Amino acid sequence: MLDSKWVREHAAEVRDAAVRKRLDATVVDSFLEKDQLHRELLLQVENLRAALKDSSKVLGKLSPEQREKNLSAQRASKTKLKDLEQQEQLLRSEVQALAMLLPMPPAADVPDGKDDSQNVEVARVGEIPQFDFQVLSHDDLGEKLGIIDIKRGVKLAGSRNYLLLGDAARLERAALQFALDHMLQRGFEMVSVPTLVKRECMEGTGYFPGGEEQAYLAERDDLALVGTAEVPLTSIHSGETLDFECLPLRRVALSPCYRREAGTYGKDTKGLYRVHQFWKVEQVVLGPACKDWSLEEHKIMLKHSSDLMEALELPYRVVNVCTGDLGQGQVQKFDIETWMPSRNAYGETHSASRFHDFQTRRLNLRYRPKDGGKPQFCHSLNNTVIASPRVLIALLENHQQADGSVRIPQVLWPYMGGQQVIGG
RNA sequence: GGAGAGAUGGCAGAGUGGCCGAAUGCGGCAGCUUGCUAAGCUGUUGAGUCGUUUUACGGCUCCGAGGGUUCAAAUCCCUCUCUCUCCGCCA
Repeated sequence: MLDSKWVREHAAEVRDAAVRKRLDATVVDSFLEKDQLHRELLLQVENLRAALKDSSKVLGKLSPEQREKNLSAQRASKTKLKDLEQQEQLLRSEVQALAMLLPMPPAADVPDGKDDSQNVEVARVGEIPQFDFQVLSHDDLGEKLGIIDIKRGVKLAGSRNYLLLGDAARLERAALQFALDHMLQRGFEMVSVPTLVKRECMEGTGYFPGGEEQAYLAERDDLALVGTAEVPLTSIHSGETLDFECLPLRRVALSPCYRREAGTYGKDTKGLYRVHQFWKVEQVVLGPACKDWSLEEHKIMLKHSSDLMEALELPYRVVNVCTGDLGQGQVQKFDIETWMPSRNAYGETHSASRFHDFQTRRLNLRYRPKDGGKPQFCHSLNNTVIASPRVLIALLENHQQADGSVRIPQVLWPYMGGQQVIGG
């Protein structure tokens, strides 16, 4: 959400943001129009209410006979006020609904573009492996080794479901635990979060309205299964005013993630790339309302994740996500894409986003500045640390060997009870 | 799931229809004091929003949330949420 006052003063900038992000730009003008009407009406309502309050106070001090005389006039204004109030309330909710759709302007160095094909590579790290044998995809490899069973996953839960067995299940657990330890070493606080959350959390983090189709809803209880731990992690302090001393708040959580993948019919149907349920370690940072701090923290968070990919000996690249591929609330986003031999391409494994106060304004999450003064909305950021099974694609495919076995990167050995190879 | 109690400012806690955005205490901040052991004294101290002549002033809203009664609600009524206590169930 944006500050309404700011939107009024920077209408052109917001319109431009909508155009660049390929979102509906007409909401900006609808918002401004309704907002103007609403403020005019609000002024009327408040003036009438003030007058009514004044005369009501006088009324209390009058003699009973005098009071009776004045009551009828009072009742008439009251009726008028109620009518105006009703209009004002309706208009207000319309303005609020429109405000929820306004786009956060992207940072200056976000490349313009229509979709992910126009993201701009900013770094490329690690050697793409050259194989002198027939390379297998992770699902073929997994089937041969008897550690991935997609057919039966589908039998149990429908398309885009899977089973990991034996060493694949262990490798997943090892990678997730390694990722958590990696972040603990970097000073993050580990949190265990709810993954079935209230609507406010989904709205507060920017997933609703608009993303309802992507979420599994527990409608009977009006709860939603989260698609990422970003949702609960960012929402923890909603409605609170934090002390300056506790910022920045750096937290990490491992959680299951659920995504309906509506509208992706026929896309990435093979293997474990796009599935309904997966595990993810997510980092979330809340800090002061300072653009420079935010920008710096964004880089650091990106480095935490790229360091992890290097430890796992995986080749990857970083892309500066273009405006058309940016979410409504994101100021800037860097994706890490990891090399996946079966795709003969880099595939997205991480997404690092910076929001300024877009989420925190929706969440009403503030802090009291160091020098006192009015509470300010925090800045929020998040990034993937690791997501599985997607990372298993890269691990299995990049580290496969001629004899059909897969080597396990050294950093994971301790998490695999010393095991160094799968199969073979 | 059943029964009961409760929800007021940073915290504690008073307030049962108009003089209440709200006593008092603690904490915070500012100043003074520094011969009675970091204490004493004085002052100050919520948020949101709208307007204007915009470092200021004024209006309106906010006493868990929503609705109702009334000229007037923290206060009366209804619904919901949450917390606590007891019982039941349970990994």
